[in-house]
Amino acid sequence: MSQDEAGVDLNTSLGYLLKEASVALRSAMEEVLRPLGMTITHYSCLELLAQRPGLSNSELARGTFVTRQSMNVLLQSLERDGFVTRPAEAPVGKVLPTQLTASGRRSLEKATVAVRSVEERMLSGMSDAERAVAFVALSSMIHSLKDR
Amino acid sequence: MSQDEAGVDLNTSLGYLLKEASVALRSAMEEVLRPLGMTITHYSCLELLAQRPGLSNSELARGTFVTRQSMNVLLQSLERDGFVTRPAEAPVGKVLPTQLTASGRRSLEKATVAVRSVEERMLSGMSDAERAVAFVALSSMIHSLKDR
DNA sequence: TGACTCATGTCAGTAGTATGACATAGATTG
DNA sequence: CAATCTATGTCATACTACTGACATGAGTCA
Repeated sequence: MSQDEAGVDLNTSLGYLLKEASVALRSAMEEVLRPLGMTITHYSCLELLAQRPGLSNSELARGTFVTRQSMNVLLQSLERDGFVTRPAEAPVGKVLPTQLTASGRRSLEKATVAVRSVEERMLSGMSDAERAVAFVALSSMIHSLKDR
Repeated sequence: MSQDEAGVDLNTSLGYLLKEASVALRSAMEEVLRPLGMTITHYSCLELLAQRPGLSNSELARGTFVTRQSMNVLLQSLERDGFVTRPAEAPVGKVLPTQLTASGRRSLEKATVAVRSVEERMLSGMSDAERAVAFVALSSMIHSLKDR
């Protein structure tokens, strides 16, 4: 198979494997979200708002791993399409708290089912113990990388 | 900390963690490659060519997780800048085997040092055993996701 | 209080990558 | 052998997210 043909460095590189895994996950998610007319960031934004209503543009950006400029563009389209609402002017400062509309919540429900099935497929074949160590390992990598 | 504040669903989602880790790795790599005038795909392409000379456009695309169209654009610029060479016409079929030039090899050397330091930082704080289980876990996720 | 720093929302421009489409070479199959 | 399928290289186009930049509000501190 291709794994035997590939150079050893590639196979021993956790960075390469991490990239491969994230690409595989992204592809799988795009595949199930595309029929619903959603991108991953689009879905992530709605999901985040469902769990933590009232989040601001910048907070949503951080939670979905995009810049606040990108999230701003997305929020404008979501607002135009009636999935979220923001007050015309900020209650305090410049921060505009965002809320899901009923339409946004309905749209999210379908997407959540689709995404959950992808995640379940990803984790199939892993025991609870294996999932736990994967969690710890990923957390460690994240912490080491972000720590400056 | 933010981990305590965040919703439980987020923290228990390995998919979310996987995305966070890959974003952290990508940012860290972009940070060290930018001063060298390289993107991640740019570096990955050179690295792959160093390990497996003569790879075609499509093979490089698969190895770096982009489409063959994107890789084609990149290869044209790499060829224009003298980092790689391709024969004017295909020895067999339509496949054009690509080779690193001396200039490309020199350029790659600096990048390799920078990227290796990032990977080492990512793995700092993980034992060999932890790295091994992370390897197995990621491999399992990849296999499950790609398996259709 | 006034100067400074930081975070936010937003606009404009750019870069990287993807999708769609086409022609062509090799492999497969009847 | 002819027809079909698969893979490749490439062009044109579109989209997603980024960087740069600006004005403004809030906290900090001398």
